[in-house]
Amino acid sequence: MTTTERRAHDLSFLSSLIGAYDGSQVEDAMYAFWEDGGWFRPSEAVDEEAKPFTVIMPPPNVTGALHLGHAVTLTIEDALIRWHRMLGDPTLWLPGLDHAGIATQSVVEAQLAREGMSRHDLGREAFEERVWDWVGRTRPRITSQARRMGASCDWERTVFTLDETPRQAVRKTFVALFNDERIYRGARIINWDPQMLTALSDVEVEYREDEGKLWHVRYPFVDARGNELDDGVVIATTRPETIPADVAIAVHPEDERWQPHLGREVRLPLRGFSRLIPLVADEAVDREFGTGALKITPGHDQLDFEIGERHGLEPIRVVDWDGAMTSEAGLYAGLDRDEARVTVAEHLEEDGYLVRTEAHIHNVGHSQRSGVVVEPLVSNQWFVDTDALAAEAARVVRDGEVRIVPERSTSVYLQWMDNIRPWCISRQLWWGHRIPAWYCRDCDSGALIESEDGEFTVDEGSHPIVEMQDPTVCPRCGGRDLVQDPDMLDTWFSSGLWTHSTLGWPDETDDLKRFYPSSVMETGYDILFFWVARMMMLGCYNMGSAPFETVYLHGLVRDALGRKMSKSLDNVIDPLEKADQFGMDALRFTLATGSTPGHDMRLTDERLEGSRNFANKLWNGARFVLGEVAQAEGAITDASAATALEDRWIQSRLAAVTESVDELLRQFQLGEAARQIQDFLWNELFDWYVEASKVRLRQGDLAPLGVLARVLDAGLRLLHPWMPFITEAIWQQLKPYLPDEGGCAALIGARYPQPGDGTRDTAAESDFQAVRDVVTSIRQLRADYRVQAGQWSEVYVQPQPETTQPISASTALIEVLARSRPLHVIGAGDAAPSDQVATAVLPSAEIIVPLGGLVDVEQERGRLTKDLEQVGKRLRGAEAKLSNPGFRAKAPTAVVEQAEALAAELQRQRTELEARIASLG
RNA sequence: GGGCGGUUAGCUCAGUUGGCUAGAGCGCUGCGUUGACAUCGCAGAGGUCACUGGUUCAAGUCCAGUAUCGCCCACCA
Repeated sequence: MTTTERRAHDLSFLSSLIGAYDGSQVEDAMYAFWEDGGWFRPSEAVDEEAKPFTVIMPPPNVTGALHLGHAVTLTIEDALIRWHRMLGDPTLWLPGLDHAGIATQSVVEAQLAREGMSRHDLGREAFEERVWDWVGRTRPRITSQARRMGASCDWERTVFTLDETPRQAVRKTFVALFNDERIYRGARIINWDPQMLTALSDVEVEYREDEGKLWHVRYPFVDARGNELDDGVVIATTRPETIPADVAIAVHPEDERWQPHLGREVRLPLRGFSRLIPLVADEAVDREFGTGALKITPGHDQLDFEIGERHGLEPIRVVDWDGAMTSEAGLYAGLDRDEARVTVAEHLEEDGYLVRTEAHIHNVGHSQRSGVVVEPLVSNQWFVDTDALAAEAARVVRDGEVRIVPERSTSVYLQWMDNIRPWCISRQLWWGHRIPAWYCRDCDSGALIESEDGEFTVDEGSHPIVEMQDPTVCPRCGGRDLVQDPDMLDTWFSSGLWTHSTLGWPDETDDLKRFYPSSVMETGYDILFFWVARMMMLGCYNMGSAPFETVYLHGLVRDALGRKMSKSLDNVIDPLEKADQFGMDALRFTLATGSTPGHDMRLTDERLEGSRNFANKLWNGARFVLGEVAQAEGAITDASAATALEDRWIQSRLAAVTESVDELLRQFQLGEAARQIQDFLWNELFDWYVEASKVRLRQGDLAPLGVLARVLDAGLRLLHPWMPFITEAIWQQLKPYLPDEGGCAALIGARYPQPGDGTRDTAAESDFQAVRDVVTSIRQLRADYRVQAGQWSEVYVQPQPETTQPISASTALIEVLARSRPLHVIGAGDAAPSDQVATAVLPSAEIIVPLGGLVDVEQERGRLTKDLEQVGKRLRGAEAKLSNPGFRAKAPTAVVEQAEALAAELQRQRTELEARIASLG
């Protein structure tokens, strides 16, 4: 049967599935069932006043494929969304796609390169068409992959960052910031990627430690006639190739070594240069480093640029856009910057200016995208003055208007915001949002530098025209020969508008009014600065309020060895491959329970297997329940009518878990919540209640059926946000047996269990615990003495007064679960066999198992002595605590009473154990 | 140079207002084909909670410091 055939939503095939759970047989059908049912749309009928729960999905790259980062985001967001949908909140999860400027362009350029072409061979328009073509072909992949994950987002609202509305949003934001004088064009030192041939922002530069060299170079003083003297200033540099761009030597103003020489000049010690540069004083120089003298190269260093500005020194550019040396580099012109470094160093050495060379490990900036070493260059670019934007973005976090989970990330965020620098937003790319600025060929003729292929760059002194409508006339001269700025905007500029451009802004749409700000922004901590920070700044700026209430940052998924996944290590795990192997629910469960917020996790097959096994356990446990209720043909009584101890116990446990899960989810502790649900279903429902229920069911007592149905129903509801496919598949089978058919057509829309339904019964919990202890103890004794599993044992149980009733009432249960028949529940004074018996002393009872010849007196003595030691140790601890005068005086009464009761109980056990040991002779 | 995180069973990790014997999964040992499940069941072994000091009646949990691993930020050439 194919997916399309199942779209009629005949889910009857589910009942034919047997044995081991196989997610691939149900996942597609379940997704189609939900989507066709319209479950992913926010329900329009609900109370318009109700506060909606909104998540705007981080848009994956249109040309990308689903990786584990997406998988984590989708898992967490889907769980949150499904939970809120089941709470009955109006729920919107809005998906989208990002054009990913540099990333996408570089992929297409790589394709062109394989065809022996560059984008310049195609020209701007044809290149853009080519990218659109590629985007059109790859776009469906990522969305279909998100569907496979089970993402219950509203696909009808999908937004692409290059759609008309986001374009308008970009335009409006740019114009507003420009008019506010928060966007400007100017020559500044920027990070240049010589491979991608574009400017980068500071955050797009990754600093890595490289092994380099530190060249100590002497810049000679000259006499009045310009003749070199023997002494000079020795500086240390890692970049001798930039010596031709040196404009000064700087020392610290209070450094007495250099004070006598301030104002003197030194000569560039390089072949073909006779330039003299001054010795200046600047506080930015570190006296401790090297000789305390620093060569100043404002054209190729951020710090030097700032020092140069303070001293009125003009930058010189010796490294060109492509990384080769410019004509300013004299005889080194044309060499690659790396070659020039080697050559310059050789010449310095030959000419006697190289004092020494040492190995030096230092941080070198690499382009995040291309990986090449970034070249700091002075260039005319567009910038956002972020000071005021960042101040507001920091304030809303400081004032608690936005909460960051985990909380410690708050300080990272604030630290960054408080030290922000202007944001370079122009990129020399052809793919993305074009900068909405125009120039007049008449007014700006001096600033527009045209190249042969019709492209041009904009130099200083231009007069950009920035308006909401494309201008046709120059406001200065009335000229009509206008050209648009050639550059594109940083992708993160449009991504920064994502929180409101997806909802229709700049139009005042209903969606915008209803869903802004969103409830949770969930993403990896690695894009806190790239994305979250920008959304905060631009959201506050455009909307006047923070764009979301909570930022939830998840950690990175690492491989089994804890390494970051990378193509070069060849350790990349494909989430879909793992889903094929273990089932999508298992993958989701593993990712959700793998770590706590903000912490990295390791993904291993062992953990995936564990989750798969859980899915299988659930499937088979449910098959048992379904089989029993089907057999009863509707003779299911209400769960509240079942009043046996185990009935009350499991329902109380359900209430307890429900309460805990609710609390955890409200604190964004998704992983812990899922773990507790798993624990409840496996270790309590399936291991104990189901086994207990069989005892009565086999006797024809159908009372447990109502409880099984109710608890399974609630368990499926609780688990659904994490394991949507299997829970829905089972629930569809269970639904006909539920009162009122469960109140809904599908689990995805059913009500989430809520705390406080009155079924909590702590007495039942402790009573059943006593029964469990008896069962476990008998099993333990039997195992210790190697009683054959199939053989029944006669057992005497002598309960404590307070547990007599529950244990007596549960004899049939204990018999079956512990293979104990006949089972004698005897009173405190009643005689029990004392010869050839194995015994155990429990808080709730004593267990006596006559085992005939199996019992070894020495073994029994050893066992009981070990127990006695344990009890004695604990008793000493309890007594020490109680004899501490401060404890009784200061600890809460309840804690003191508890300790007293424990001490009394341990004393009783000790006495009993001593008697047992004595009776062994 | 700053900031943050990890250090808990052989392995991977939970443990969020300090309070009974610190938990789970995997792995390990023994037993087991009882009609939901061997992707399972039952029982068991296994931990000085990195270290030192402090606060407290009470510390894995709070404070200070140390060690070690890792991450982020920063203009030491």
